[in-house]
Amino acid sequence: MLLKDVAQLAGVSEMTASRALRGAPDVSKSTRAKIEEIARAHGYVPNRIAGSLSSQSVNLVAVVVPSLNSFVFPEVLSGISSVLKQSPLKPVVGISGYELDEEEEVIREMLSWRPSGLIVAGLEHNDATRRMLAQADCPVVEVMDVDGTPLRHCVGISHLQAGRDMAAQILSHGYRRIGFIGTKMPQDFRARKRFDGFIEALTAQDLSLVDVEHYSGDSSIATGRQLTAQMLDRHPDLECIYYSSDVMSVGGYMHCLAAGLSVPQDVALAGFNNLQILEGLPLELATTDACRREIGERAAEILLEARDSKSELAPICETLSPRISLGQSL
Amino acid sequence: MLLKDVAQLAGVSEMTASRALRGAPDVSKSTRAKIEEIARAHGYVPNRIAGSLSSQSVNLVAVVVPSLNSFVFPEVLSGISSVLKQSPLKPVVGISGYELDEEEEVIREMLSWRPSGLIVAGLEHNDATRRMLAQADCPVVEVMDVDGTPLRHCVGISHLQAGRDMAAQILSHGYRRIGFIGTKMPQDFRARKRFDGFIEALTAQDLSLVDVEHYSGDSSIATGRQLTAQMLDRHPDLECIYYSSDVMSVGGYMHCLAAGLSVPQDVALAGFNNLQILEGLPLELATTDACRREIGERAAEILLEARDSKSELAPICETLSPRISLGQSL
DNA sequence: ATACATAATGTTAGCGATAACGAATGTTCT
DNA sequence: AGAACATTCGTTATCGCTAACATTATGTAT
Repeated sequence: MLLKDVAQLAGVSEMTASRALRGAPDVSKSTRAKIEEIARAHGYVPNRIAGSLSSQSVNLVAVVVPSLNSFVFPEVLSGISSVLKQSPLKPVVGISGYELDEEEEVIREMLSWRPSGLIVAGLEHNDATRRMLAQADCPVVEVMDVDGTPLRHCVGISHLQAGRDMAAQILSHGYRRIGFIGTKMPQDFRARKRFDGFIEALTAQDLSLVDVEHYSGDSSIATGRQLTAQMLDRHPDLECIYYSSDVMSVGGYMHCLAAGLSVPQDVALAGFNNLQILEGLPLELATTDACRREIGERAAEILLEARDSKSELAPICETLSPRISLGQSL
Repeated sequence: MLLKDVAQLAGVSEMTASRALRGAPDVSKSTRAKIEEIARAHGYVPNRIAGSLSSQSVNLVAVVVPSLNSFVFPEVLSGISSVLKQSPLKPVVGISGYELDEEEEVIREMLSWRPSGLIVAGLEHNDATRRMLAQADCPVVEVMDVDGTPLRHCVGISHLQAGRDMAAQILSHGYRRIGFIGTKMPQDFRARKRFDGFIEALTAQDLSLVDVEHYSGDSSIATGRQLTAQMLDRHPDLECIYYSSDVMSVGGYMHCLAAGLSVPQDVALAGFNNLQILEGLPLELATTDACRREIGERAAEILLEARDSKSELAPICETLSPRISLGQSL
């Protein structure tokens, strides 16, 4: 069923039908009602491909994130959605799988649909991607991270600083024999920055990590538990472990529960992200809130501002302040 | 930058440039190379809106799920993606928020982009949605659930049977004083079916639930813990609790850990879905594997079959067999 | 060299909607 | 009444690309 058919059935021109169905002005109450009724009765679904080509506007916002399994991006998305809900824009998600070339492909695919805006996680992209984003005729917001050079708009936290801050907390609690468990670095730039900041703060105190473990693949409680067991096996006198994710620190805590170790007496634990799975555990684990929802909200707000302002929006770079929760595990 | 510009720079017609960039045949090696080079150098991104309108084909598959927070749908998605990867089709996700009217709106939006296929979670839809899906000019696969009347294609498990089966397991272990904790029913039809099946099996043994708790909103470990605490407070002699989700049963287990209750001696626990968060816990919790990944894979395969077969594909309804893991919590 | 298949390119006409403008009504005011 | 205006609807011309067909090079057999 085409617009033409609806128009014919209603005895009006295509243009009038189009106006009526889009809620555009210049249509009388009665004809509008008739057209809507006919469209509804026949289950007419407008062809947005034709509509968008004609109007040169697409009410979609591309959101490119590395993964949906990691528990972290759904909340960013939810922030984005909640803000976009006050506009006709709708988010569309693409998954880059923590790989820059995959990211390039996904972004190219999304841009080929000429979205009204694009939100992408991270500041690191390959050259082709950077060029595409610079040339894109829609506002682009890089999110999650501010340690680097944004293309234009940017909302996030400093992961470098987050690493430093957690190190400071750990050191101030007197821990000295410290281990780190995190993802393989080429995969996750933000985890690397936290790692770097963490190391930096230790080095400033003439300390270094007693043990480091880098895993590849998705983070999981099981992996966290297993790697923690191995690390404590290698270094029974370890005092504290810093994880690149809460999922992993929960795994570490599960190992402690299973092995009868008490936290933080036998070993202290700290994670990152302040994921929902931390709530409800017998012990509150130390973590850093990554402001995920707020990041999503601000990014969406920037897109809306860019949409409203007729002139090009001046670059906005917003650095949010992550909050550390000490919990009871330090 | 338009296709026209690329063609001009390459000194060929638009058509030749189009063919070259799409990898279509009938272009000489040399001109193809030149065109590709020019497009790359200038960062040309094809306008798929125009392309799709012209070719009357969109290489997208709409996937409509209730939520991404619930830990359950990312795995379905991942199954879908892995199968679609061998084709030019790409999944696009829409969130219905466990609400039928929201679902209608999301599906209408997705269909307005004329996707090559649509995968939707659940068999329950409002009338308008049902009509749209029936009229859609693309194959539609309803997933997760087979208890009901599919519109055409369908892949899932019987949640009714899953409820019955878990009840049988629980009863066979000798538990008689049983409680249930699950989502508010209007929200989640599949949870209701498991509940109904569970009750049915109990009734067949002249048993009834000692206590029931229905919560609204997202499932979480914290909610599971809290409701478990309340229920055990009301009924200290409860022997077993069946949860509508593993997230909740983990919460229940966390309460037991915190309260010093031993599982299953003091109270037995069983959940549903076989979520990843079950792995790595000190105790393996009983659950039913919902075949999420497999469901996604099969749904995508059906779409590919429909794509390949020139004639309309005969209705396929695939019932997968969920596997119960007893773990150590029963 | 002529005829004929094959490869490589160009031309024309849409795809289904909407922007922009124009025309036909009805209303209000002087 | 007639100008001035608002309301409602229609006509025309794209939007950027591709299907289908037309056309021109290139080679091959006779």
